[in-house]
Amino acid sequence: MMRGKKEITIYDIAESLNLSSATVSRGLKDHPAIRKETKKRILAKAQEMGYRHNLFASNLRRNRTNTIGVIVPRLNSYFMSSVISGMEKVASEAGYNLVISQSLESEKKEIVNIKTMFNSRVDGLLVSLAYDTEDDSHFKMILDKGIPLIFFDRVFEHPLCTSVVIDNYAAGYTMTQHLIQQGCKRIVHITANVKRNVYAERLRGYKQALTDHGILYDENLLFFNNLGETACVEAVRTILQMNPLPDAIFSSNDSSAVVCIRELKMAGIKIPQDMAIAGFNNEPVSTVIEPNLTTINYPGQEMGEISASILIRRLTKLEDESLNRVVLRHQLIVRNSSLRKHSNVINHISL
Amino acid sequence: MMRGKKEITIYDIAESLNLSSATVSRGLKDHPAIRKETKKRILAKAQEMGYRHNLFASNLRRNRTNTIGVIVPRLNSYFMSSVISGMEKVASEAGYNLVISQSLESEKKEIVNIKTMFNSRVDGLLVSLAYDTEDDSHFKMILDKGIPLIFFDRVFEHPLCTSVVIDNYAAGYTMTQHLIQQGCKRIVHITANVKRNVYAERLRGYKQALTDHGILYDENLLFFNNLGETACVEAVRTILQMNPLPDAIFSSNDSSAVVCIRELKMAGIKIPQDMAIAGFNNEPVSTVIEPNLTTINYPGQEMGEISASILIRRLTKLEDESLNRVVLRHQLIVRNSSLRKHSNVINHISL
DNA sequence: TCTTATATTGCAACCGATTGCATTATTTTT
DNA sequence: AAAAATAATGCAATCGGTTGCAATATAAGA
Repeated sequence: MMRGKKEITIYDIAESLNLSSATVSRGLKDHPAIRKETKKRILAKAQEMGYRHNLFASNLRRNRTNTIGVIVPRLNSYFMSSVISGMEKVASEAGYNLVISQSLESEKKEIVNIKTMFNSRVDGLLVSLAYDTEDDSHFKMILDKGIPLIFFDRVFEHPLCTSVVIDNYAAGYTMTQHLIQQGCKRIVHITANVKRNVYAERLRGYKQALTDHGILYDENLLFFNNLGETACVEAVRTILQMNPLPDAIFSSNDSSAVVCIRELKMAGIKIPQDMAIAGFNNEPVSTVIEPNLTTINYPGQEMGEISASILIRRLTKLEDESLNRVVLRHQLIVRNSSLRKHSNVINHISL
Repeated sequence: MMRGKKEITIYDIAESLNLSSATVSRGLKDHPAIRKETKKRILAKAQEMGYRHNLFASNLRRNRTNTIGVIVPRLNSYFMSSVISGMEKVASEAGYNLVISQSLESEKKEIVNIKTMFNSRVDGLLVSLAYDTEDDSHFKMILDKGIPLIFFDRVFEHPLCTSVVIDNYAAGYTMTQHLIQQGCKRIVHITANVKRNVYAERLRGYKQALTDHGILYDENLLFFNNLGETACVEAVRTILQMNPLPDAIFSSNDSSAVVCIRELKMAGIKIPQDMAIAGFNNEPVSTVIEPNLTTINYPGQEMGEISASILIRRLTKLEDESLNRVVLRHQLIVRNSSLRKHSNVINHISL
């Protein structure tokens, strides 16, 4: 039975080679002051004895973990998974590990996650806020301890934190403008908690585009919900009872837009002729739904890579504390769900 | 400037309360031998001084991490995200943390991940294999050290490991039988690396169902690929040149089935009249595609919960080493992509 | 009041790697 | 060959909780 064998330590190696633990420690990490020949012996013996590095002892002594905490609302989107891939790539190249957890859109869970990360002494944090997070008090302890904190996508603006985002205002503006150029005049906007920058900004862009094109902004065309299935079914029901009927829906993510399309089609509404639909995020489902969904492409992988590398640069004291905000490119992707005038396409990218 | 303040330790608390570090340590974790009143003072002081528990010191001393490693192929599916939620729920209730990483379907990455987990001393591991993992040699070091290892979904059968799976054979059989009962006789099966149990078993079920219903098994109707978009487009192209045309496709996951539907529709094939389509996993996209996709429902959340709780039971020495295999329920979900005979439905669940 | 039992708290040795500084080999220089 | 410089290695304290056992305090029983 091999299970539960005693762990081999550097002391065991040291003893069996007649060296000191210090030499073994240095040898194992390729310290320049150790003779090449000695290193080789140490490595060989370590291998032979089945030594494994003890991160706790090491972390305890060095007082750092080489671990980055990541807190996201959910993992189950193509977008988030891309973000995480990007982070993992950059982090592992720099010798950092990732600890990932989901807040499941709940502030309470987010707080618990933060505490856990805090206690497990992550060197830095990458956070995208939960849907219902009200304030940033739970981040205070993080910042007070001087732990670098980077927000991405759903962010708090904070003087000590860098935010990595897209220009949601511009995206909201562009999308609304596109719908207007397709001849739409009564454009519904379905969005979520405007405490979240992403929604607030898109909404601001929506309003401004209306104004700039001489369309009166109508509060009744605004829906605030959690973008879940039930809520969107409900919203569509309300929309269908409007008179006159709206001629477009701009929803703040793809899955909600997909629900709208489904419900509208079931009600006999033709898309995009009767109603144009637009989403946000360019999830794979947007090319599955019929008609294919017009949306905004979001650079997930890149967002992950950039967030992680900014954090790591902070950690390695190449300090760019000044860096307060990084804005990534986004793209309007016009597909059939909004295409009413083939002449008028601003920017058609097929993906 | 508050940043980088010195960390408060139990010694600091002890000193300021005129107690021993032992008492503080016990007080902080609610040890019964400490007076209530004393505990209160300790907690209050800890709070006041901004103490945070040092997991490294603790782990180092106790020689366990209360951390469970999770390695999955990818995070970006509804299924996997449900699995992880389930695991997180059970784990956090039992006081364990999760360290999650993706192999991105590559054995090489899987090996690296295993090594990282190994070195970070996870107490146990939950693994679903990568697409191209050839052998289980990289798990040897884990098992040799007596670290409990649970496989879920994509598993290796191993005497020391518990597997948590569904009955893929039965599912493959049921699905094929369903297609046969819909009048299909030339049923294509698109699947992936049969080194993975899930694919091998489904294939076995497919073959057996054919045999049992007196249909000759035809090798040409079998496609092995990575279930990616390109590969499936390719497969459909080949299928379309067959004469006679197959009358059904049973693909081993939903996203590949969705690609097939799209391509077939583009080629003017009517679904399900000309060709019935079935997928696997019951991803949300299966209710978006038109026609809605017949599929097998897979209990993701439950699989996660069960895997985690089995692992934790092992860790807490309620040892059920005997437990070698847990099989969860699955369900055939019949939707329009395969529904050619409305009279003949075995099991129709609308979700 | 004096024992005996029970409740609280303290002592001190861990856990395993790291690292500044001292010490001992080895080379190089003079 | 002796001195000086450089290369290798060792010493020992340190990181911060944890825990078996001993010691002290308080309460209950005789």
